[in-house]
Amino acid sequence: MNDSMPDDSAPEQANEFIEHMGRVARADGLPRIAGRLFGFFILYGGPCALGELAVKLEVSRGSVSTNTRLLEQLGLLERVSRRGDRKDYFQLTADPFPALLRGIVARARDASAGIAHAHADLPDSWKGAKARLADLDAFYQRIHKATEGIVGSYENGAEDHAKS
Amino acid sequence: MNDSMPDDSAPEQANEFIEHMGRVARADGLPRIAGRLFGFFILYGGPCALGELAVKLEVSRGSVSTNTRLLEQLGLLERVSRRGDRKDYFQLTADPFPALLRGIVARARDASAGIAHAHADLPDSWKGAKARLADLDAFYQRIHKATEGIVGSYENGAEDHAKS
DNA sequence: TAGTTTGTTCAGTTTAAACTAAACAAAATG
DNA sequence: CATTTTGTTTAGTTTAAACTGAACAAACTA
Repeated sequence: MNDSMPDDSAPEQANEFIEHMGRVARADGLPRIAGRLFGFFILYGGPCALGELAVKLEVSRGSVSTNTRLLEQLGLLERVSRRGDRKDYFQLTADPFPALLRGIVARARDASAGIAHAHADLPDSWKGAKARLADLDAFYQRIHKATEGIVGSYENGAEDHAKS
Repeated sequence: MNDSMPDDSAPEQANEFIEHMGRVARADGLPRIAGRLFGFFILYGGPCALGELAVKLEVSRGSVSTNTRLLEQLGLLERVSRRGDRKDYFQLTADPFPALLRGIVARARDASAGIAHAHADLPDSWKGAKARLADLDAFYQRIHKATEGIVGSYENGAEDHAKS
């Protein structure tokens, strides 16, 4: 790794943080190992090879393989190679944070879509139901807009992420 | 129930919507039955007794009991009684929507807190790590602020929930 | 060529949580 | 009092998903 441990004197807080990110991932519908991997890279920067990740996080190489692929697809990690070295190295992408929100954005959009679908399908005789569905749809659309706005500000604003 | 099915001609779309809300709940870290219950009340309004809910949703009375209690604690449902009737009836609270967001708000707050904790604990020698932790913390704080803002607008604005 | 070192895949195990069903308690009725 | 009707609790089952470990494939080395 390039950005190696500055000290080696703080694996305690470091592990605590890595576990924290594992729990955050769980709460977000992602595998615990994916969150721990992300936490590891937040701390140590990388690049780091697959085999080393398995050792450091004490998980199987199979799990590292599937979860690095997942984080790669989400846009949090990217794979880099070095000439004369067969190993795959991983590192954080340039702007990994908005990818963390994509799940929430997508869930809000899907929720809204299903609700709007029900609203459109029900006959007008379902008066109260349609009113409540419209309110619920508006609510999820607000979540969608708000979270998508944050993603957008990271993608456009490139670097400076002020309040909005 | 007061707000009974207007027609009986649309259980198909109705069930589809109820199942949709079950999936939305799952994606949000809530039990599927909790989401189906909420969907049922969006459609039929209520009040509806516990036993009837178990029959209509085809789940055990135990599950209805635990999940109505959950939704009650979250502020989505409230329990009402009728004189001369021993049954518990449930109905949507006056403004149930913001409760749907409280989970996201809390998760963002917890994520930020753990990250800030790590940032404070690590020695300054972890230069790159602390910079990344600060960015990550700022990111989760933005999510927290944005979602909390939506909750607040529902709680204060009482009825008119414009763009912001 | 055989032997290493790498990443991937997948069958099987483990784990965590939802869900059920049965026992229970409380409140009514006859 | 026994019986019925309600809601709750909890032990146990079911289910879904994560995770492992071993087999495999691909690319290199001696």
